[in-house]
Amino acid sequence: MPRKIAFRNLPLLLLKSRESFLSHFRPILAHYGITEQQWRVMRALSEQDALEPWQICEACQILSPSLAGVLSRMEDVGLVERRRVPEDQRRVLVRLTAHSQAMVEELAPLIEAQYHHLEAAVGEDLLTQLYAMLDRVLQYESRPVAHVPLPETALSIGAQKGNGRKRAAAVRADQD
Amino acid sequence: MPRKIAFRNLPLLLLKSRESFLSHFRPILAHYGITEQQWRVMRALSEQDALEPWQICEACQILSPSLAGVLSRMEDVGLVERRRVPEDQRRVLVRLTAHSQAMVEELAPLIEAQYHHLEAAVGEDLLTQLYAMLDRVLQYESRPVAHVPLPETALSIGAQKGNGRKRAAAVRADQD
DNA sequence: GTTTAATTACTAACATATTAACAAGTTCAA
DNA sequence: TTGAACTTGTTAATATGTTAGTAATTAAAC
Repeated sequence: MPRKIAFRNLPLLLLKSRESFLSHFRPILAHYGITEQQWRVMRALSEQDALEPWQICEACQILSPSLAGVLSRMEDVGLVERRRVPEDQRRVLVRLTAHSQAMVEELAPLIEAQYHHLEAAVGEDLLTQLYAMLDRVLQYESRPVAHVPLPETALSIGAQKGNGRKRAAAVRADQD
Repeated sequence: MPRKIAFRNLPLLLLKSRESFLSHFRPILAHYGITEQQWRVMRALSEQDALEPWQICEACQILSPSLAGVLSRMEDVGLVERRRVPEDQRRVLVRLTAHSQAMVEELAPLIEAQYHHLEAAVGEDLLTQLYAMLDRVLQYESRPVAHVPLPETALSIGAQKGNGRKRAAAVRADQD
């Protein structure tokens, strides 16, 4: 059983750290009825006037298919407007509406205040060092990383003998 | 327009860092036909023999409603088995199947090898310092953090004048 | 000992993540 | 110039994230 992997799960630790911070901001966004992804887009657009979808994808770490839905819903509730670029009909320009700009104006001070509360709780130096560390990590993103060779005969799922494929919605009682 | 927030988006930076690492492991998991969440669960169970759902939630940073689906699908393909605890019919015990145990045995060395490749690329010291930093962050999770007061008269979405609510699937051409 | 509260896992409804595939627009070379 | 290759955004299908609420079970209060 104790097949212990020599390295602690780094993506999981990053996820937990992220959630640890995000939990303090989520109530603010919920109060305004916007999701975390929508806020990421609003924040990016609030600093740039207009952006193309692929730029938002890069800035907000949202994949293109996800962003399509996010922008669609944001347009539905009047948070952004999309407009095709006349010179290149493939491209699109996204910008905030007047309403969402006002919303950012009201939200931004709350976000900043919450950051100050965080600083007070964990220490300003910790946040500073964390920012610096993440910058170092992201700086190395361009560096090539070798990838392990993947064996041909993988024990992939679906390579089993008795494949019942029954829907296991809830747990049955013990007696079977 | 330049409503610049005084703090860089920390959850976003953590998300990007996480993705930066995860992108090197995703191909391995995809080769075995398992998702990242499934691997998190498998890894946790591989070290504990059996766990209750709430323990998996905590260990893997997965919310209970998400885990219900994850476990259900994993049970469908024979990766885990669930069994009610006779003494307390509310509780459930989850454990790996023999097949998924063998899968972990085959996968674990690949994961470790990939971590070594990462070390070689970004430097062992960077990873060490990153682990230490994340530990510090997570250590502060128990500390109380003040929360900003939320104004009553929020500019929440839905508080607009003309609420067309039309479905904005794709971007219309420029002429309207 | 019965009513109430707390636990645990779950379903429902919606938003997002992920991979694959596609459609329209543009570029470029034969 | 036309047709293959590329670019950009999108839809489709499935898995997961998030919030709210529920059902079954157990513990606690009276």
